[in-house]
Amino acid sequence: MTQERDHPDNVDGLLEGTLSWYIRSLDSLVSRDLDRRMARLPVARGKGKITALLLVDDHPGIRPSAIATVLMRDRPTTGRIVERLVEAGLIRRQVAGDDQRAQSLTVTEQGRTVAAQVRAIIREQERDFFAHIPADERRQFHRILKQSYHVLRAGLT
Amino acid sequence: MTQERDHPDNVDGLLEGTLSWYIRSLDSLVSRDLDRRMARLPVARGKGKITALLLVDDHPGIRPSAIATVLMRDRPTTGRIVERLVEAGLIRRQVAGDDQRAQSLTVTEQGRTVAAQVRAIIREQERDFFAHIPADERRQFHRILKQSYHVLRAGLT
DNA sequence: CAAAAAGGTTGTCTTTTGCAACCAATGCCC
DNA sequence: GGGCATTGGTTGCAAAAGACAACCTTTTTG
Repeated sequence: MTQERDHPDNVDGLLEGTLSWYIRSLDSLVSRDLDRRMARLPVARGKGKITALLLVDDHPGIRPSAIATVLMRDRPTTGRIVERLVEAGLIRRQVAGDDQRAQSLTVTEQGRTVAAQVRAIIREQERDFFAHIPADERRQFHRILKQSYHVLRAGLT
Repeated sequence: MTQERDHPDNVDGLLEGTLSWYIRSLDSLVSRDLDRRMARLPVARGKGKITALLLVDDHPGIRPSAIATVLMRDRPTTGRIVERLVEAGLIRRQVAGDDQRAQSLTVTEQGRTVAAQVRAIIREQERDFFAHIPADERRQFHRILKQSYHVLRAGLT
């Protein structure tokens, strides 16, 4: 049987059908779509920027190093993300009151507005993307994802 | 309650607790771990390389453009991945018999060996990483991932 | 009080990826 | 059959992300 001529639709079961492969592919699909949806916003082209903005919005006074931990990026990288958010006028950077070397990040008015838009888009995407999954399965899917994340994160040490 | 001072452990439920966020983070964790495990192999540092090698191994005679489709990368990018695999002596690149402009890729002996090792590592990772999920849940998790992948891929058009 | 550690910044380098342009072969269609 | 669009691959930028090392400042520790 010579089924190799066109591209393999039947990737499943062969070997790429591993959890890690699907996770990777799904991430790619989700990220591209999100980029497209965010195109008009001043946080476009930013995997890190989006998360950082939302984190600052949710945790006023958060420090860059904390963001770095969540993003799993090093400090220089995170610092540059913060830098761009400040330049874009979305967040404010002040010296932390209790620690002169640290910074306290807060959203600006515009930042709050954009954050709200970002959230809306994310929820919209979530609705569109996973509409095909029944509610109860989606809940379980979410639960397993969350749990895996925490278990694996913890395992890093 | 002012739980903002140190870094947010309780990311869940706040806002990053979206499917897309967990998928992204999980991908990051899985990829890093895989890189670490593959470090000794000649396909290290390659998200694309690994998949490409396995595809060639599974589909002897496959063409680069078919690999590009699976990888969701453009042809130049894929071409370079193939190039590196050829340089590494893992795959062979010949002119396709039925189409003079196309290429027919096959694994070398070494390629077959490495592919087997890669598969072993992937299965090992899968075992380690998702050991905390009960078998039946894991099966469902897998199913939903697979289904989502196909639905979203199809939606690209 | 000295040394170590923590928070950020700057500089640099590598890797990855995409886009545009190009060549060669194939297919279409009149 | 001959011209024209298409397909498969390659090459050449160019941009972006990310990592690592080195550095300065402040805080903590012993």
